[in-house]
Amino acid sequence: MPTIKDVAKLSGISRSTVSRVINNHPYVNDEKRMRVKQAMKELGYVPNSSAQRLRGSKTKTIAVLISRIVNPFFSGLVDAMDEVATEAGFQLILCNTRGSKERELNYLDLLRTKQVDGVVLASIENPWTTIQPYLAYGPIVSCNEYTDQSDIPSFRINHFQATYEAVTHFINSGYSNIAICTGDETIGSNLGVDREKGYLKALSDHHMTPNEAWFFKNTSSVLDGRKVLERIEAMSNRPNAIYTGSDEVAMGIIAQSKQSAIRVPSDLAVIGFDDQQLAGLITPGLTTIRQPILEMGQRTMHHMIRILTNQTKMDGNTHLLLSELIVRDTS
Amino acid sequence: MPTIKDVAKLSGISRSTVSRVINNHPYVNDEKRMRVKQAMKELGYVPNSSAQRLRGSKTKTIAVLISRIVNPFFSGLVDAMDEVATEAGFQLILCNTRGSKERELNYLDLLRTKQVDGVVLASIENPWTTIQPYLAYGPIVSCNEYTDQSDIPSFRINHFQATYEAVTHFINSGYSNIAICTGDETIGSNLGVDREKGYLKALSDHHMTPNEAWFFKNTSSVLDGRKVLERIEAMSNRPNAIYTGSDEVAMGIIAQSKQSAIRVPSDLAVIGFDDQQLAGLITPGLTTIRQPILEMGQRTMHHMIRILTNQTKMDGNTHLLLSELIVRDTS
DNA sequence: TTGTACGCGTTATCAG
DNA sequence: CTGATAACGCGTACAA
Repeated sequence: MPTIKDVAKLSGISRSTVSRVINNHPYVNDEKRMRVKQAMKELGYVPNSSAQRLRGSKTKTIAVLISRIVNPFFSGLVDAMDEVATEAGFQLILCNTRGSKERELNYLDLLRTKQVDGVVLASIENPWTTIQPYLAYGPIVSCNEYTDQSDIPSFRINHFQATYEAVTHFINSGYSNIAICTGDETIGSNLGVDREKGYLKALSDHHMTPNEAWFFKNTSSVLDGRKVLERIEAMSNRPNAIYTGSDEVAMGIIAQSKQSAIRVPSDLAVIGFDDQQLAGLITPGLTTIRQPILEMGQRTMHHMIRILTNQTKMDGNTHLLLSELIVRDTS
Repeated sequence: MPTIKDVAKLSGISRSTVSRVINNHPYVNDEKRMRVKQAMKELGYVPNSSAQRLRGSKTKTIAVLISRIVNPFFSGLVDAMDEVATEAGFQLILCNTRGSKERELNYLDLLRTKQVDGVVLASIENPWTTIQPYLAYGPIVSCNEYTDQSDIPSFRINHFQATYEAVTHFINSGYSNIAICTGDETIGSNLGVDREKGYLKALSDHHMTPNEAWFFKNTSSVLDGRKVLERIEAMSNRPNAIYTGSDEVAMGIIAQSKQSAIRVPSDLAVIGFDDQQLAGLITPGLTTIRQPILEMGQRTMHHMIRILTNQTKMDGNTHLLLSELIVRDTS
């Protein structure tokens, strides 16, 4: 590989000036600039990014932490972020934590070891007290997830309100026995808590009391959904509506219902979460809560880049985006 | 940030020995090793990767080129690769080419500028003659896609054969008027060509002749599928089976059929491609060709890492994996 | 077994 | 406007 030295030699001009040409500095004689460019082309010169990083301590790289890329919610988010980052000349390192605290910390170490300029947290596994110290090494922005004590920018919808609206929709549609599925309990996350509160508030606002037997915990996959339906089938006192908090779980319930006596939505109404593509494709069409994934990803990455380019500073602001209840056939 | 110098100073030991400890060299006095480790812990020292890269010209980073991360096929592939790479201590840079030749070349430049040690091509936009020169800068391995002239390792299924089997399945099931959808025509890709050949071979082997009107080109999305069904509906001479080459297109066809007089599968049998999760969830269940995505991703990344760690050398071998026709209700 | 000294490729500083 | 030089942090030949 040719280096800046080779270019200097070939063009008969000093390294410094070559460097200036590379970085588009003013105050370079036009004729020399030409000679340098010519030499660069001739040698197929390209700056060594490791050296640039070492020298300038900027990597033009951002780490995006998600729990699992195969989840359409996350891949959509990453897609949106990638577009904005690429546009601004940044690279993305994919950090699949797979729900592991340890992996999350390993990825946060990318910030400490100067391998990335910033970190976007789209999932959070560790308690904030564990993550907070990493702020000393660079900016961290969160998206979707958040924690109470956090002092970082955050972009997300209001899960409490979204759930409240969904459950209220059930109630207004005449359903009175409403069950809820909650996802995996994660230490660092508040989303599940918010949703549960929204559910309970909607019930109490309409003078209903929750039924402990209708709380299905740790449900997040299609298979979990299938199991939920089986458990409901075995009950004597069955719910007639269920807030699943996940399109996958909702799909599992619907798929399983076709092998059972329970009919969706006549015996059991269902509301999912995310409005994944399949929600509108299946029969019956799945009523679900749509998150503005594209906007969330774009705005998060945009904000991160503004921080990295010193156009704005870190703060603890929460940026709330709007969710939308998409009513189809299952409710 | 503390450097190796600080560790040396604190422990009263030379930089070289500290470096030896970091890199687990033999010939280091146990007592000193301890002292160094102690000092590292005390200072929270962590090696600066940019310096390591500059010095050693290894980045421990691999670029994965795909066309779009939101495609479940690609996110599954990336997930599998990520697992293997992480395990081996490598990072993945996500390269969403979005079907752009220019972006693909920009990403290949990561290899030239020493920002990554190797490149995995899971999608190919440019002709091989354009890509080939990059081999001078580091190893390139392909996965799923391939090109005739290529001299790089490749992991994929046999698309000709998979299609041949699917179409033969149609024929053996009594369908005689078989249509085909082909994806976006990409310059660097042979998959579409292979599939079309498989389709034609299956027909001719059973003394059938293709009908030009039943070739639906450039179809790759759910929406494209919907349009295909509309076009079929408008035909006087309709096919009674269709090979879609894509679960998305198949889903579009099925969804649209519910708003038309055409019934799936009685009026129109459908076969998809990939066996995405939704294929088994919808009604009717989608017959589709399953690719071993997990295995493909794992083996590709495993091979790349073996090359990067000098356990094996670059070659032009093709590693064929087995696909499987999953017969459900639509055929 | 340990330390000295050099170089990896860039860029910023400073003197001219 | 330009060039010499130092410095970024690390690894390793070489000498001891």
